[in-house]
Formats: sequence, C-alpha cells, structure tokens
Amino acid sequence: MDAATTLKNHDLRVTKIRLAILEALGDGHQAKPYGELQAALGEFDRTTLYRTLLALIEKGLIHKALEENGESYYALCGGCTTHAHTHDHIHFKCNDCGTVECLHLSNEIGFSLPGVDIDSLEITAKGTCSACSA
Amino acid sequence: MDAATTLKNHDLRVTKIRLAILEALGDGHQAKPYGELQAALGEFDRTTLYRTLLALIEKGLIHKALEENGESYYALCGGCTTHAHTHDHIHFKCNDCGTVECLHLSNEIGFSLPGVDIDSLEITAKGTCSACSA
DNA sequence: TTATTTCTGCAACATTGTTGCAATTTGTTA
DNA sequence: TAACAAATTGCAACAATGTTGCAGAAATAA
Repeated sequence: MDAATTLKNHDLRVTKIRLAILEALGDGHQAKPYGELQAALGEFDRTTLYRTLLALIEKGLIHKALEENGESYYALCGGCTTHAHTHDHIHFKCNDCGTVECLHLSNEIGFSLPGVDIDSLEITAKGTCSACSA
Repeated sequence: MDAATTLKNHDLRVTKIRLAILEALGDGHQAKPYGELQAALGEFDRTTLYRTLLALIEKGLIHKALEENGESYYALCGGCTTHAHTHDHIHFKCNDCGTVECLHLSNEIGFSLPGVDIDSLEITAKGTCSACSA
C-alpha cells in the first residue's frame, strides 16, 4: 500500500509534506528525532511540520516514541488506529550511533504495582546495538 | 542526615538554592516537573536553578526521572553514587492528579533483546493512582 | 581575616513548541 | 473542467525550556 492510499484510509488529505514525512520515517521500526525530520523537510515551514506531525499522531499513523534532551522522536505506527494507540512496546536507543529502534515484545512483561491501575507502559532501553558492538 | 551534611558528603558546597531544591523534592519518591520547581524557587535565577540541577545530578543526589511535553521531571536519588546512577526503577504517572512516583521494582524485570547490549532501562507507566481511583 | 575556589545572577542566545490569521491547496459537486 | 467549501499551509508573533560567557558574590580553607 502506497503512502497516498494510507493517508486516505486514515481520513487525511494527500499533501506534499505528509507524503514527505511518511517517506522520511522510512520502514517504520526506527524513530527519528524532530531535528532530523526538520532537516530532511527543510522546504516546509516549521509550524506546518509540527501541525502535520500532530495530525498524523491523531489519526494513528505515527506516534511519539520518546522524548530526550527536549527533543521528541517520532516513528510510524504498526497497528494503531485512531484514538486507540497501542504502544506497549520497547524503544531501544544505541548510545554509540544514536539510532532509536521500535521493537515489539515477544513475551508480555508482567508486573503490577500495588493499588494503582496501569493504562499504558513505555520502556526505553539504552545500550549498544548489534552493529556498533560488532 | 540533614541536607547540609548530604551536600558535603557529595562534594558540594552548602548554598541556599541547593538546600531549597532538596527541600522542594521532599521525601524522594515523587518526581517534580521543572515548572513546579521554578515556581517554588522563584527567588532564585532560572540559570542558577538549571545549573544547580545539573550539579546535583552529576554528584548523584538527584536524577531526571522523565521528560514529558518538553518538561523534565526531577527526583531525589535513592542509592546513586557519583558517576554510577542506578535507575532501573519505574516511574508511575497518574493521569488524574499528575503525580509522578518513583517506585522500586521488587522483582527484576527479565527480558533481553536479540543482539543488543542493554545498559540501562527506564520504565514509565501511566494510569490512575490509588488516591484518584478511590 | 584573607585568599582561592566555587557559585550566583544577569544578559544574550538557540531550540522546541504553540496560536491566530490570511492565502493557498485539496477534494467534491455541478 | 470549473467553481465551491473545507482543510491545509506559511507567516508572524509568542512562550517556555535550556545553554553559554562573564562579572560580582558567597563559601570554604589557610
């Protein structure tokens, strides 16, 4: 399915910047920092970039993977639908190359906290990726 | 052990703002957002607040618990030493009252990712705290 | 008390993120 | 295809977080 069809399926008009963002986010299991997106999409206004990211998040096409040093990282969604993001997955950041990967957990992480009701879970692991440790 | 002694033990001079920050962070199992700290410490310069937070982090007295909406949350450290923060603990944020609690995990969370070397782990759970669900 | 080192406050700046509004573009209907 | 309504874009202005350099003030050590 191409990007234009994906946009239409999510109730979004097909515009240049939306196609460009989806292309910039690539195959979807890497999260990109805002700064990198802005650099890659320099032809567009910064405001439009922010608003477009919000629109794509709202419609369930992308999600904010993590925030670090005041910068947000964005990634394509796997199976999120509008108003029902399911993000009980892990984000792994390599301290060497800086790559942030979105990984799905094969086995459920089971734990509970006494007295509290957990809605969502975000796990950020940091270390060295396979490419950098080789 | 009082705050002044704690500072000395961590190789830090005893100054007004440092005592005030330690007091503002209270008993240590709640993380406070930067904005709240700034409001509570309004008598001090913003720059000094930032630099003091950095100094306290570097010496292992406090840690940055999480970042959300471009704002950092800070909390006292339990058993961190200079250059060796151990933060494999959970942060729980209540969506109702906004409180962020630092909780220690009783049981180790065991999981591994193929090919990668994990150094640190941050877990942020969101939901409803016991006070708000009552 | 003095001297040295560290810390504080000020000014200036960079970056992320937001809001209002006018102009443009998209998708739809005739 | 032309025109219309609705959504999107770009611009300007703004707010907040966070950083850096430097001079003056405060904290420790002698």
